[in-house]
Amino acid sequence: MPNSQYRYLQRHFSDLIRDNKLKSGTKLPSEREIGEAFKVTRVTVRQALQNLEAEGLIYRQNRRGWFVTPPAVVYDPASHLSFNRYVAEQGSTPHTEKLAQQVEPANAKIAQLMCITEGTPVLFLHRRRYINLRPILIEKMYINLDLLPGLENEDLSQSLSQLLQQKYQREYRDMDLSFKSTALPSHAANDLGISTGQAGLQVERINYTSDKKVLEIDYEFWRHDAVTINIAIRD
Amino acid sequence: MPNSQYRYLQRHFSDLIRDNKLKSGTKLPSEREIGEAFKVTRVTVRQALQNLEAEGLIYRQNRRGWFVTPPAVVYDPASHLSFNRYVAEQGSTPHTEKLAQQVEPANAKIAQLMCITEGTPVLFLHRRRYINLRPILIEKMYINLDLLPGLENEDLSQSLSQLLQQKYQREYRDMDLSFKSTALPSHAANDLGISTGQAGLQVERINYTSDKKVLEIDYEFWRHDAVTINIAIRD
DNA sequence: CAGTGGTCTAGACCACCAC
DNA sequence: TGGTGGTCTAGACCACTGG
Repeated sequence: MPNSQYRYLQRHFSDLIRDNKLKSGTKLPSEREIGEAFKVTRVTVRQALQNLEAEGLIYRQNRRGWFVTPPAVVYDPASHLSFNRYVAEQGSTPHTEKLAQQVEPANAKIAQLMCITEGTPVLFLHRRRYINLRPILIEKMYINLDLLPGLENEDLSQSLSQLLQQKYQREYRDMDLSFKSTALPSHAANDLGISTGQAGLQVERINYTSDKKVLEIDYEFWRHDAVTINIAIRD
Repeated sequence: MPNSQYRYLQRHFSDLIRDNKLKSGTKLPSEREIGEAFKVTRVTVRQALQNLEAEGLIYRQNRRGWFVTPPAVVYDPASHLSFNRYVAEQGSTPHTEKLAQQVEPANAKIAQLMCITEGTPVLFLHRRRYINLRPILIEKMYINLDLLPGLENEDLSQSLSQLLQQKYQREYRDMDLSFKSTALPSHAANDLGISTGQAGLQVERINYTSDKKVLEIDYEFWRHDAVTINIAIRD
């Protein structure tokens, strides 16, 4: 039953990648070339490629081709290290790009979570993060300006955790986390330059101060193939 | 650009489901019927259905058809509640089925994680868990028999956390968690009765006793559309 | 048994990318 | 401009499900 042609193809490339005969970042031959080589139609080739994409072994760049996925980064949201530190420690190069920034009135949901009155100004921050020049994460954050006055005038493409520590003597401490494995919403897929409907990992995070006030609410949209989440629970 | 026919179909069903005009568990019309109704081929219909599946709105049963996905369960691995309690508290009916059970010598990896010598007997347990009769989770667990002698003679389709508490006066405490959003490996997909290559959430968990010994190592394979993970981090 | 989804063929046109 | 992936047609046969 699992002896279809696309499974054969899938296995073929999966073996090549695992044996490192196709290295991270390499471009695969075009769908038509693969089809000719294996005497199957493009439909069949694409079925195999899409499954490999779901496994996280390859990914596509819109109309440019298919590429071998680089290793995933290990991310521990509960550690107090910044994204930049993580990625660097794992031997890759991080980069952060600010896409938008705006002081805006808190909507009902944010206000309720932050325990502030609706309409209080909060800082909205929209960033894209890269590993080795590959965009892998979209962040949309709502930051409590009552606790961090003047933050909107800082350079917000740098590490927020460092900024909080150095300028405000604040640290990330308690947090509520939520994870969901699902297709990325179209806004996030567009920002990442991938086609809508691709699998992703959505993370919601509420950061609290040591006196239990809400510092920041994050919505993160990760490429599913770019991250493994690790958390240590210690009572 | 996002105005293709399959996106139109996708939107159509997505709206029906969100407006609850197609209720949880309902079977969709057959692919051929949908194709006729919208004057498109089955290829196009399937593209739309596969995207809806990636979004977690619908799921398939092998050669039986497409169905509207029921709401996801919220799961907190760090809470000390059992799976059964969770699911019941969220208004659904849990069920656990033991697929295999075996006392076997620890392999190198398990032995290292458990800090025992390779070949020491450990209890391997393989279970399938259901919500409202829908299989949503495969567990493969390795349990430290040094800490839980005689466990292999208990009924292992019941809640392990209750068993540990009542018979051994042990509780789950510290744990290391790892999450990865990726296609389910074929063994898990088969056990869940879904086609290989479907998206899923893989969880690895190492449970420690209060004196920091490894009680149990779990590998969990969830349907991606069946669960949202929530965790509270408190320093 | 009829009907379903699973797999596959052999084409086609389009939008976009790199050269 | 030639080649890429993205979308789509109009069929086909198969394996399996359900009555």
